[in-house]
Amino acid sequence: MPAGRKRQGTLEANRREELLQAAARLFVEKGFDATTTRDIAEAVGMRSGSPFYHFRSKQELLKAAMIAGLETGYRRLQAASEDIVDPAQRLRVMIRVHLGNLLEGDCQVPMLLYESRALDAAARAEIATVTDRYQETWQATLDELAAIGKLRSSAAPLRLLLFGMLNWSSQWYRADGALSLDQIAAAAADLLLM
Amino acid sequence: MPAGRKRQGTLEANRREELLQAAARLFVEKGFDATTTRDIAEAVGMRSGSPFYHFRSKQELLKAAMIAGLETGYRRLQAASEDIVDPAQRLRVMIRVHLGNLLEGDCQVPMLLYESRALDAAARAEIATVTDRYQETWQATLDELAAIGKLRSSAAPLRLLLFGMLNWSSQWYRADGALSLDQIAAAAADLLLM
DNA sequence: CCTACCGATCGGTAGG
DNA sequence: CCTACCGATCGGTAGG
Repeated sequence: MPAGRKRQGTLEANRREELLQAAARLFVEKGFDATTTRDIAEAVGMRSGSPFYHFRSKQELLKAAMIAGLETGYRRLQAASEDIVDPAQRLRVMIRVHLGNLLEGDCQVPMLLYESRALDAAARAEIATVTDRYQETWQATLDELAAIGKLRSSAAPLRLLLFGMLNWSSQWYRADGALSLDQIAAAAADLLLM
Repeated sequence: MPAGRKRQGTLEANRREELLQAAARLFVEKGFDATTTRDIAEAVGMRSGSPFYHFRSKQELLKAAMIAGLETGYRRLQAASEDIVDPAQRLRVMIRVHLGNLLEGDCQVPMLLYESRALDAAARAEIATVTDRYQETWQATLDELAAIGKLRSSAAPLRLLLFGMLNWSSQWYRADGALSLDQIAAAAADLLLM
């Protein structure tokens, strides 16, 4: 019964997806250790043991949530920026998209990265593969800007200082606050570009 | 027997201090939840129940470690900067001292702040008192620089973007890496000042 | 995916 | 500050 099996597979994939999203949200909110697998199960209406039908361990859940979130963020970044020819304009868009990845939606992908220390070396290596690709996209645009003298500083760690500015905003940004993401993005871009 | 009592008091204060430092280091390294009170006891050569002779709870230990670390950092900042008349030079020194607070020594004060979510509202308010004082010192110097047109951006959240650049460095800085704290400090200052 | 459960660990306490 | 301990919680599993 292929149709039945297929529908079942879809349902299972959906439950898996629900678990990932609930886990991501809770891990960001309370931290990996303070979130119990029972919290996650309850968030999707399961019993305490059931998440382990979908994931081998709590660490597996974290790893999968990180990778899924990072890949979504990467796709958004590429889709929004790859057709922009002017590197300065492209950087502005990338900054805005990154702030969205960070602060819009309910996952806050890059903040999940703080929880990497809960994972073993093998899992961390898997995640590094995805984050490296994200970083390379940024470095390419920054290099392009440096080559035409449009960056105010050519210091080696410029990308890292930029990510710091942006990622730290999750510590203080409030959706109902005085500053919009557009304003924060513009302020950060103005600091870098000349 | 005042002399005896005094010596005893000093010993007790020393043990307390040892606990605070061990706790701070472990909380930064492994996170609050992943650090057990047994880890902390063992780090100072005590038995599992003994930290509770000095601190009512694990949360009390975290709170006290945060406040002690923040006050040390604040004293360093003031001592290094208060006599510098030129605000641009003062900002450069403050940035360097802040990086030291963050990355030298074994406590990494500002990173402890991530663990605030483990505390209740009352404890968070106590800590806010100390961090606010730290922030005000920075805001005063930034205002001074803005007034004489020496900042490249007058965006409202400039202080927050700056803290982001600096604090994020704890995610990637390595003492044996290619970049020294002096170089990072200079790169950050160059981005802000004109 | 649920029921029922286990072994381990953990924060904290009593009593000295 | 130690010994001895408790109650609760947690990640994970067996068996269906």
